[in-house]
Amino acid sequence: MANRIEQAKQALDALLSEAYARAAAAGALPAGAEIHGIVEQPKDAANGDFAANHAMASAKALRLPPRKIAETLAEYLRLEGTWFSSATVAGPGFLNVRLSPRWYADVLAAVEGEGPDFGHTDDGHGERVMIEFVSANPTGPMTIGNARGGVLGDALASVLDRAGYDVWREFYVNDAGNQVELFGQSIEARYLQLIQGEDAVAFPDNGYHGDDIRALAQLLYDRDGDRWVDAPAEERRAAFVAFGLPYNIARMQRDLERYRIRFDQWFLESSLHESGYVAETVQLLIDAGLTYEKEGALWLKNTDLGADKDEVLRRANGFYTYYAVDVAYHRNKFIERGFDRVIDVWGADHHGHAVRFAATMNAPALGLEGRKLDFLIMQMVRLVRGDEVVKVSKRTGKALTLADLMDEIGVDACRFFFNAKPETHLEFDLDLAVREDSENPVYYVQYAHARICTLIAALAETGHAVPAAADVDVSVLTTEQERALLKQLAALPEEVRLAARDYDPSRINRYAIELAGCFHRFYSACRIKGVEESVLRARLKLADATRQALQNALAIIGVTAPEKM
RNA sequence: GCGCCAAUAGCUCAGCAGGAUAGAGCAACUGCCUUCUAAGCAGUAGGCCGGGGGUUCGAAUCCCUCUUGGCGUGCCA
Repeated sequence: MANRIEQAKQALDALLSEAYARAAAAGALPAGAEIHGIVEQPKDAANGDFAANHAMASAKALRLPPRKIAETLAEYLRLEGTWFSSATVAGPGFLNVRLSPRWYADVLAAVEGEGPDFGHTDDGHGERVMIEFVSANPTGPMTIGNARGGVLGDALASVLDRAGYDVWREFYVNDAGNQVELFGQSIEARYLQLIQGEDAVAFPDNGYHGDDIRALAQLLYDRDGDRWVDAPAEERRAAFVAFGLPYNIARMQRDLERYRIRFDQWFLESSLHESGYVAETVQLLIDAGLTYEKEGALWLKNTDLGADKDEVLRRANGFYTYYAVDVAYHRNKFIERGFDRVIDVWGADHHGHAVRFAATMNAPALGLEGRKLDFLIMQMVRLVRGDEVVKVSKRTGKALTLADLMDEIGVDACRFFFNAKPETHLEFDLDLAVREDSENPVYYVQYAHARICTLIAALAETGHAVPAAADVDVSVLTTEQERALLKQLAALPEEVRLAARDYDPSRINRYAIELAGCFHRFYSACRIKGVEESVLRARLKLADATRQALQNALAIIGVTAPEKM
């Protein structure tokens, strides 16, 4: 663990407490109080590397003007041998502190020592977390919404993994229930239409209109001819589902593999039905007196649990609703498989469900006290083509698929683009996407990486290998570009920590862009080849550390780090 | 009606467990390739941070309210 930013903040906080203690002992400040405040990194480097607001935050308790407190603290602060070189009082009472070469040297040593693991923290303490994401219905191809949910879930999983959690990626396959029934009916209709003509066979009202359904029907016809025409409808549909579902699931697995997402488990909804787990779970709710019958259906008194409405658990036709199955599924995650925490990545069109579902999961009858169920609700992707809004619906079949997208703009750009802040609406412009080459920030980041790789190769040819951190004198790195790059390098573990805390993996995108920017500026301002030997070595080491950090950041978000462009 | 999310430069978005003059990319304009990759760098221009109240030494950030947009409020999932 080498979160040098966090460590520096804590170290400074402690040094300030010591300074206060000394000042109070000397009678320079009122004794008996606690000094507190926040250490942060100022936007403007002119205000120091770190700034502490302790003097302002403690002004009330000490009954003294902030500036007076700050000046006294600065006077009693002892920085010899620390990560800091100087402290000055500024503005309303900030203490602006500068980092010493020792800190910068520690950063390079940390990157070197941890290599591909640099960025890792142990905040998670090995807590077992399941992230369930994508979970697209196997009734059709994956959409652009799945493209977003996919990177978000996968990148979040990587972030949590790096933050020290024990992470499990899961895809929930809805291979049972109403939608599957409808799926069978849709294929059936297309199949019969192939043989008897489009007009001779009615298409189900809520059926899936996509071309993929026609394709499935065609495959079945190619395989079996018209032998299903006179078969009993139920048997026919069962056969079609038995063919279509595995076909679609295999396709999703291929697409997601290509999207660089690999799940630890593809959990089948049907397994919960077959094992009787759904019935068993519903029985728990019945036994707890949380249900009632109405018009032949079994209802859950969810309002008693704090929700705004009740839910149907079992329909009048005897089938369990998705709601009942979801309760069973989540009970399974916690009870049967023992996860400490579960995170569901859901689209905003499910947020109402999330709120009500959370209420249900709190029912003592389920025995889930102390277990943590979180939802990462991502807002919708708004698809536009220039000024025109493109409506997407699986039902009408006019969807741009994940596969189309990967064909058009590539996996790297796709993953980078869709890893945006979860809670904001994402506007995706198809016109832009097509010509999204040099404009895309992903290339800016990758270019920095490639630049470093060729630079290192070029220097190796002149006999300059990357030196060990111990053999580098960082005190020669004095330009603002070099300092800024070193500080940005050091921030990766802190970014991982925050991304994990906030469930916001897009922080890593922004980190990578910023790091690449720092490098490009450093590269323009500082030559490496042909300068004085100690400077050359220090800069080469800095470039190599940057390469490692870029590679690590890109790995977290699942984007490649090319050595040449 | 009720609930969740959002509103920041012409466009797409950062910044939000309060901090110093509000940032980036794209688009526009000006410069920089005989020296390590110009998919880059430096610079100019562009803003009542949706409106109004409140909390405080201090608010884009927290609270209330209004407006606008997205989504939800199924015996669909």
